[in-house]
Amino acid sequence: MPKQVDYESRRRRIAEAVCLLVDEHGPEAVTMRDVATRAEVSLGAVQRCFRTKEEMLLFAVDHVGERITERARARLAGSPAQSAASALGHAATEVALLRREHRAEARVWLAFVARAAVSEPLAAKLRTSYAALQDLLSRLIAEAGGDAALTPDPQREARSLLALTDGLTSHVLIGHLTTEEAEETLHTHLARLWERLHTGPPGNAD
Amino acid sequence: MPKQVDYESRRRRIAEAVCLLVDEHGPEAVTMRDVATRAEVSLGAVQRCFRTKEEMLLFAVDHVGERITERARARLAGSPAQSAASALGHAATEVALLRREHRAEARVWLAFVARAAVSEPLAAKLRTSYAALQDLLSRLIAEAGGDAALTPDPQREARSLLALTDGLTSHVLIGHLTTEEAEETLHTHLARLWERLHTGPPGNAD
DNA sequence: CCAGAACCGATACGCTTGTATCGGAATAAG
DNA sequence: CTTATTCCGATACAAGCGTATCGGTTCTGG
Repeated sequence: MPKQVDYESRRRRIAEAVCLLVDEHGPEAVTMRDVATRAEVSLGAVQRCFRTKEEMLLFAVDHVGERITERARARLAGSPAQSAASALGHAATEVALLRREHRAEARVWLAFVARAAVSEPLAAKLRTSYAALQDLLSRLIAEAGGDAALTPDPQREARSLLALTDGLTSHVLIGHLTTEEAEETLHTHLARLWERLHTGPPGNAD
Repeated sequence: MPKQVDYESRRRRIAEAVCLLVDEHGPEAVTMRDVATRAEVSLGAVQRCFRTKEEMLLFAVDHVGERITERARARLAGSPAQSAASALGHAATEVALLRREHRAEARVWLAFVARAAVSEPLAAKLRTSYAALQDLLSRLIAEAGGDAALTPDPQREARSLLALTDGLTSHVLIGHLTTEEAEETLHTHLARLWERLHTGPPGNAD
């Protein structure tokens, strides 16, 4: 038998290249040849990993989806003892992809979201990621609201929070908001949510 | 001299065709030939209206930008006597493009936003539209909060509201939320804003 | 009526794209 | 060492793209 290769790791490497290119020029400018060059493999190698371009893009999209969700989860596990409030704040900030080093990921995500509006297979992948994120936020909110069920529907709060972060992210990307404005808006929203979770008038901050 | 044509109206007609196609298959699938067919003109006619494809897309984007902003404004002017609260609600709902008949416009808008993340000229056009919308919302909020300056910074509230509507719109488009869920989330957000406007800002948390 | 200008649709062209194909290099088994 | 198999990179190919060009048509001004 011939030389053996690890297809799985190669797929991931190619997915990374796809993300770099999407970040730079948008998904419509991604060609198989450019991907091959960027991943430092031959065009043939890319073709052997993915039967078609669509397949490659689909793989790439849940590659980044997993990465984002995973990072948000890791952010929580990394500091377990902290208050639920700051945990929620950190998770939301992570999801919003506001930090400059995640700007690229944000662009990739937005590009795929837009494309998903006209591509059902892509939309399905994204729904999975969104469901995971919303679930994560929802659990955090429920946890933060004390063990009592007095909290105002964590699911709804999570929906609102997730939509806000997505909106803020895209507004930063096109330059309508600065990173600071977006962070401040997100922070304000969280503070009010926190306030609402603690029905008492005295605001005890974290 | 030869036959005269109204270039301006033709440009608009072509822009409409562009929107139809973007709605159906996304902007990367828009070709000059398809646009010509859809607009029921010849390819040559399209070329004579717009020197290049980029120019055509840019024209299309602020065509829809104007249409959305205009509709929001019209919604206000159309019912002037109503309370500021419902005016704000109507305007926000209009901006969110949640109604089914505006689904197409929403898809077009999202597609252009994504593209703007990697195209500065496009981003500039969109910033103009967003600035107009945010200004509109901001004025409405200020108005709704009574004449006093006790309202909690209309600009910030408008930012938050606009980001939320954008996020909700895209979540509906990819099927993560239903129209009803999005409407309810928006309504809740507005209700809380309204509440805050009347009780006065308790603890400004930021 | 007749020039001449402005517009029309069709066609041509060069280029890039996704995908298919193919001879050869590399490696494990005999 | 030979042989068979698996992977490699290069090249081939048809289709579709944006754009340029060009003769014909239609209308205005004299």
